[in-house]
Amino acid sequence: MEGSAPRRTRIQQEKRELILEAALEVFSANGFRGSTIDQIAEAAGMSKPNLLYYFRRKEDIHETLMQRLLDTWLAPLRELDDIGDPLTELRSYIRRKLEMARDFPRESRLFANEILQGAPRIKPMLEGELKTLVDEKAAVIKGWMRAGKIVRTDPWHLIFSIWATTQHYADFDVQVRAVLGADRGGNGRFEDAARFLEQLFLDGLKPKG
Amino acid sequence: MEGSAPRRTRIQQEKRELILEAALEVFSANGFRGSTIDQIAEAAGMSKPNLLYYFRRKEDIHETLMQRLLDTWLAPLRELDDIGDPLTELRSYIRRKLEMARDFPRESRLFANEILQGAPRIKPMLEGELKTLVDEKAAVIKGWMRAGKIVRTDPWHLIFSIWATTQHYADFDVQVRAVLGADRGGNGRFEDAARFLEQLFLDGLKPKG
DNA sequence: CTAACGTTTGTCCAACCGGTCAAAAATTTG
DNA sequence: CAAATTTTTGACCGGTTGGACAAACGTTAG
Repeated sequence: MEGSAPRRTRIQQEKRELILEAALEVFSANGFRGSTIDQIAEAAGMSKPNLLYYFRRKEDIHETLMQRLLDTWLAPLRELDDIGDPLTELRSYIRRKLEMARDFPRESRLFANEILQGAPRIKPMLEGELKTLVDEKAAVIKGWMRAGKIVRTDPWHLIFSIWATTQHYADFDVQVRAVLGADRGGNGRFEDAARFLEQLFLDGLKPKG
Repeated sequence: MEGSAPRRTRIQQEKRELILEAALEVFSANGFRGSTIDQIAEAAGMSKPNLLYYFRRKEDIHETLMQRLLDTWLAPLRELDDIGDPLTELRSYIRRKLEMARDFPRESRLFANEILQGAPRIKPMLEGELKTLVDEKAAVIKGWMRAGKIVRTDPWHLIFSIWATTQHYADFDVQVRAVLGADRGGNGRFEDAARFLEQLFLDGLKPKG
């Protein structure tokens, strides 16, 4: 039985990867409408008609890119598990998300761009798959709260705040680097951010006793 | 002595306002490159050449919009003051920022769009005016830390985290509403967010004792 | 070799888009 | 009123963009 994905030659596989890599670069920097097929083709080292041989429409590239993105993008949350110690679990979720902001900033920006424009292409997924996943994990977190392992609060907004604070370092990177300046804006900023976020989420700002 | 702003008739004032309002709507929803002069003109209820009579180029609209935005956008941070109680000051800064996300989501998205694309038009302002302001306020916060009023941590990343968590509710509004669902995604979400953020920033997640 | 198949490219097109321009319409001024 | 000035519009233009297409090129199998 053949899967739903069309069978492809080795060259097609490779060229499609090349195009997707180039498109990620271009789309994440300029947005969908701000990017041209020519730009992507040039970044992929081929002619425009050649690119259109592998992807019939500009939208197809974006769609493929978005589908792949979502899987890897939600992986850290999927890993959030009921097994270990709650605070440790949350701490490592934050760390994983921050690492993704550091290692895959283009993916983060591509996603941010899509949401900013009202998520025209992935709204169904947000209301379906994403909501289901978040509700599921919110239930896990609620369990931790009932068990007194973490403070009682709103699990959904907790997840939002983790997304916001970590993705900020990818999406608003220019601003972060501008404000930190040349000396503190180097690669150390992610370690500083990790330390800060750990402290914020665990203990907040109020001094003890 | 005449100011640097050109003198304008009453009609010019009004029409320019009309255009800027329409442009805010269109730009914040589609980004700069994703927006056309025709869209803005239609939203402002006038013809394209008529619009171009008031703003010679598309970029001029965006630039004017951006200049106005920045003043109001940074107002809450400017108000952060050394006078009152530190924790109260921070709490009301967070509240003000969240209110801006609620009341001016288009402005937030316009700004986010600009930063996401690498801030091509406002980078100098980020490295100049913004950095100066943030450094100044970071010094104030450091003073609070030295006085033991709030816990010792990185003031810059603290400010980033406040920006990120509050603006998230404007910039990622579609996602927030999708995940919360019809029942909890109503107007109450901002109050829920306010309660959550207050708790997070003050006490963190670790249970007492 | 050659037929079949997969890949690449030059050329072209229609739609769109930012911006111009001259002339008409409306408004203000005297 | 009429002249002067401001505002509005239809028509147009050059450049860009997404995409089509047929022909050329390369590769592989018989």
